[in-house]
Amino acid sequence: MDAFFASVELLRYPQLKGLPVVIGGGRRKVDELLLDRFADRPLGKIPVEAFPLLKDYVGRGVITTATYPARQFGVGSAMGMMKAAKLCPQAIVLPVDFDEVRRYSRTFKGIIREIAPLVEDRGIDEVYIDFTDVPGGQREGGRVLARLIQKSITEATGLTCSIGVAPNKLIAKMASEFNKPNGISIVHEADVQTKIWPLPVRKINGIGPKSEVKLHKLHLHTIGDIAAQSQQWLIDNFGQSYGAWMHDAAWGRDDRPVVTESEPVSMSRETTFDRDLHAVRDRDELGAIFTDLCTRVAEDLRRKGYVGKTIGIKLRYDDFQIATRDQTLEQYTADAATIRRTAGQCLKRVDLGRRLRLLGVRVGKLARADELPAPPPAAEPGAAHIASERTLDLFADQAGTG
DNA sequence: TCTGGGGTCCTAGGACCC
DNA sequence: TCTGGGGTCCTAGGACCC
Repeated sequence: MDAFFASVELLRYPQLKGLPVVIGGGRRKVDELLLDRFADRPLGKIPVEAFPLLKDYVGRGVITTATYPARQFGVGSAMGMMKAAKLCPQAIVLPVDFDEVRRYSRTFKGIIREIAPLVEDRGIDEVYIDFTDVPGGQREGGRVLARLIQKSITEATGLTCSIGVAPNKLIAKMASEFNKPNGISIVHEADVQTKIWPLPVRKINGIGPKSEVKLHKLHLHTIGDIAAQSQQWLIDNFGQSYGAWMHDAAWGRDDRPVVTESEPVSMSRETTFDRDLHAVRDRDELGAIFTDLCTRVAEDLRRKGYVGKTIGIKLRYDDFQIATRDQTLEQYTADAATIRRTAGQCLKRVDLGRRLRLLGVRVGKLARADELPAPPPAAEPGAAHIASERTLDLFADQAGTG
């Protein structure tokens, strides 16, 4: 989907079309910001001057999506709000409305599945589609079907998307970026040398910032540069697995199937504080946040029908260093108090003397709640036992999960 | 006043079992 | 008395993706 989060907002606020708009960062719903003053008007009639500007933004957020006019100023995804404000202070800033975005996500995926049922979910705004056996899927190299999908999505939602058609997922992903927005690009196996090799290494899905730096140090800048190396040389420099994969990727080789179903591996909740907190000085505040994270993970598990066995915590210190600890239980759980107690024990194993920026709680080793092997014999729950462990908690538990 | 939140997968060492 | 492997699970960290 093209600039998905921003495009969804523009459907509500068409008066912002053509303007630099960035989505992200904020915790307040925009309706609260605007509707107080313009309660008597429909959303589309709220004057442009009433929208909050990036230059007035205060906080630690990053940009989730920028409209194409905003991108002209060098503003883009994952950029800190404060940095973006310097590049484009006049941009309008709106918070993410996850419920609304999820609704449109379900809608566009549903439309695609009606046309071509083999769809792999790749997050909220992206899918892989296997055209191979769809009637008409091969016409004009897939262009006819791609156009049909685009037209169907736009008619139903007003949103646009870009589609790459190729013999495998790796190339299709790169092709999808060739003609944004609202574009279609078809790349054949024989086009790899001319269309893929000139691209920077970072365009390969799987080569991130770290590998890019390392490749640059080895004087490899384009995908063609990688393809020109022997597989053994890449293995020597990047390890057996990653090196061999990198060689294949540079040559456009990828035999991964389109996977239509998958089970979640973990569920987590984390939050970055408005200001750095200290385990002792901000004990009560941290304790309340900690309990809230555990409660929300437990809710997520129950709502989706899962239980988990490994409970973990994640800290980010003020210097951005990350520490994780986890502990595997004997029994599966989706219980907030059990998660809170176990996560509390994990907390005892990290350095809490430093200022904290982020706290997270994770539950892994998931199983479907209705497919558990056999419910273990109920050991005495023992309120006294739980209470004694709770007294060991490092964070005072103001909200009370007991 | 740089730098979100929710994920997956991989690696590597150590415990433990056979 | 000295010295084995293979396999699995757990844990911590890190790269990467949307």
